[in-house]
Amino acid sequence: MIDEHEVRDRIVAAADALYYARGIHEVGMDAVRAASGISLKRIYSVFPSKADLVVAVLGERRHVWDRDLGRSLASADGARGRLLAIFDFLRTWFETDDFRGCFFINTYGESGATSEAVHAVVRQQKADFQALVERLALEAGGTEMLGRQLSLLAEGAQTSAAIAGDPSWADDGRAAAEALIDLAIGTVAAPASGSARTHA
Amino acid sequence: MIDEHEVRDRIVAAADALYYARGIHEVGMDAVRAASGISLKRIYSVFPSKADLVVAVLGERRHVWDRDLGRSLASADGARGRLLAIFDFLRTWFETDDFRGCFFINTYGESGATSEAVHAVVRQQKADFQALVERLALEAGGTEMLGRQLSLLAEGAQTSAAIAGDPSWADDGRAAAEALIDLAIGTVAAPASGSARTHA
DNA sequence: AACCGCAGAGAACGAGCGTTCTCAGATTCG
DNA sequence: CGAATCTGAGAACGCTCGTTCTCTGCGGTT
Repeated sequence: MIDEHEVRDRIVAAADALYYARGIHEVGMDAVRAASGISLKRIYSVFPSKADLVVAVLGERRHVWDRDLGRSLASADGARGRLLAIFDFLRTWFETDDFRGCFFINTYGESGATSEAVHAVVRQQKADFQALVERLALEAGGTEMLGRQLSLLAEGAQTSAAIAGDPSWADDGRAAAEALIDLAIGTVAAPASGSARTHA
Repeated sequence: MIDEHEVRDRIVAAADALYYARGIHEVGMDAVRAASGISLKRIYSVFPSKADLVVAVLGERRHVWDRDLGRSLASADGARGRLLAIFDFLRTWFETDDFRGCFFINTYGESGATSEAVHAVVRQQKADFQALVERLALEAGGTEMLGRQLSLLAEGAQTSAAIAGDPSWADDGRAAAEALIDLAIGTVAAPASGSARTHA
């Protein structure tokens, strides 16, 4: 167990599971030590502080999210299919036993206000996801705004499913996405409301 | 300052502001004491524990949300107008200086996992909002599903606007809502006389 | 005036946290 | 073989927090 890389992975994996299940501030470094089997001294030699470990966990979550979502998108046909596959991906995620909402959103609620480093990672993850959806929306023949609208649906589905404990919110998101996509790319005649904005 | 009721209000108001700005676990009882000007002894005579205070703050947030949203809806015309007014309401809220997302969602991320009482209040608030939107959707001539879809947009707008620090997500939500509503109730060419269902 | 009771201010307490230190045992190298 | 170095386990430290306790002084009643 001298392998620096594996030690790091085990610490992050243990912390990730604990943080996601209980919330970051509810999990002490000693719990990470117990779950990972790595001594405190070694943990601190890899991550100088808990904040560094938190950032590493967020990074790992990002990586896993990108990889898993990417796989789901890769097995879908066409840009429209990939957009809808996002919601299928969410649905299967929501159905997992330990689903407790989006780790990034939860972490923002917990420490976004006080830790700028954490807030930055969360903001970046959300921005990247939105950019991905916008790109797919353009590929599907829609506008950037369509992408933003679909992002909202995906975001809302995550918090709604988490709080209500009901995975079916992914289906509502999917249905709404389908309607918006078809409306935008002209499968259905669109009411030309366009930029009518009564606000401000 | 013997008025039990005013004392309670001042404690809750001080705690609410601090909790929302910094997160609950970042705010100690002593900070609530300093901000409210009420002694610790008195605070504990009204709220036997911090958890009780947290629940009271959540209740007050709920009350304020219901009242303010209700006012916005009351000044809108028709069910369709009231549905869209939700997003105008969100937009003005997002623009306030101290906006830091939905207190309920943030609180869920922070203590929903460990405190069942907190989780219950959060779940109830979201369920009630969803029920309201569903009711409006039915009044507008749409389905329950339309209501659920619009809920997702509102929910997503709150987290997206908070994390990105960008109030304009409310506008994307509004535009998507408009499209979904019109698609659902088929007003593409229908005149305003379609209000066979009247409710003034 | 004398007593009683209560309220305010904040010190005190026990627990838990992040972080550091100690120490015993293993390992390595001359 | 022996000495120097490293490592793991966990005790220890300093701090903060939620909660309780103590002490001091004021107000009301007779």
